[in-house]
Amino acid sequence: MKKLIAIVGPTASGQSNVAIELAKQCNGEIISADSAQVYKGLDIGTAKVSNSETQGIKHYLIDIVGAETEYNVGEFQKDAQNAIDEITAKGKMPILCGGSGLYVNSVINEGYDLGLTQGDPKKRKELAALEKEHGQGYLYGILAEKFPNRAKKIHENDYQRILRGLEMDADIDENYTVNRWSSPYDLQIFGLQKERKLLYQGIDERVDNMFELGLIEEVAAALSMGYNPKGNALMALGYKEILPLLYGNTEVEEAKNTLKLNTRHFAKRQLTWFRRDPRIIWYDVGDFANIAEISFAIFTKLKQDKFII
RNA sequence: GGGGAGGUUCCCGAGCGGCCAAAGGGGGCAGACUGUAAAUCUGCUGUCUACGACUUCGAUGGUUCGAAUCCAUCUCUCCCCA
Repeated sequence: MKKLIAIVGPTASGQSNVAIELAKQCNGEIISADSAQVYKGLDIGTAKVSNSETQGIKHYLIDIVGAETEYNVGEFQKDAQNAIDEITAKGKMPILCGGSGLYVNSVINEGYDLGLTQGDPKKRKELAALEKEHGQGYLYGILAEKFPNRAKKIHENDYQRILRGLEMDADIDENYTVNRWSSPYDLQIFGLQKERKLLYQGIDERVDNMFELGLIEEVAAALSMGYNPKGNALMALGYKEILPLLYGNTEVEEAKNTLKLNTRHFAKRQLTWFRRDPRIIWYDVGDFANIAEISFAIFTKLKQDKFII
């Protein structure tokens, strides 16, 4: 069984840097599990680690696609599995690090069978048109009729999942894994936590910093690179809040505050996502003097467990 | 100094005699999550010894069976005229 270390946590909890420190200590390489960092040109808003920050540690799955691509979990799952194989083959330790919960789970968990049906934008559009034509709730009705089991699990207002449910045109419930928390890897998973107040404070600071680094210019540049203002990439935090600014529909301060707020909400969702995974060993950032100490604590734990020698 | 508008639960904001612990929104908290996931969606949100009780709608005093809603005084805020 291949070994895999995962480091997860909400944005601005310092996971990227902890992962780098850890990689240095245990001869590792990092696989980013981040749905937005895969896009080229989106650097500031996604808080990508800079070249100097990586300290020579190789990072996978950052900057792998451009404006023409709509990336998604399915591709990520494959790409990440390949990266793990590649790193392992080199005799190094793969470290999966990031805050996109679904992305993380798709590689970390057994039987995450995404393969049944691919995403189908055309079909989604057709379905959306139907809903418009027949009124709200129409699609849910169809879903309930065709796949009652699946419909039971989806709230009638969760439009996106309803679309997905119908798009698949298959009752995938039967294919769900029974044991959700078993892994195809010899897995060690660590979570970074922060007192809520400090977490939010950190987010505010990070957002201020993004604006100073030129976030607005970056979004404008992304548009000229061909990124679709309505596409997945620019729907990400840090981009969708800036777009109205570029169109003159809001003020800088307002956009900044919106981004801070949305990021706090996002961090909360991340916490909710990861909290339910009983395998995660949590570290409170506030208990440590710096990043290096956290990674050392993790390193020590891994040694104790004989996960690394 | 004169005239007008108004002070509602963490915030904004409805309510204008009983159906009001008080609409709605925001925020906060909690949750869901299997190819859009930095997305999408849900629940809770005065206190308590909790199918009942208690304290809230600027303050005090009144009218009334009953007030956030009516009256009086006070107080604060905003706008207009001087």
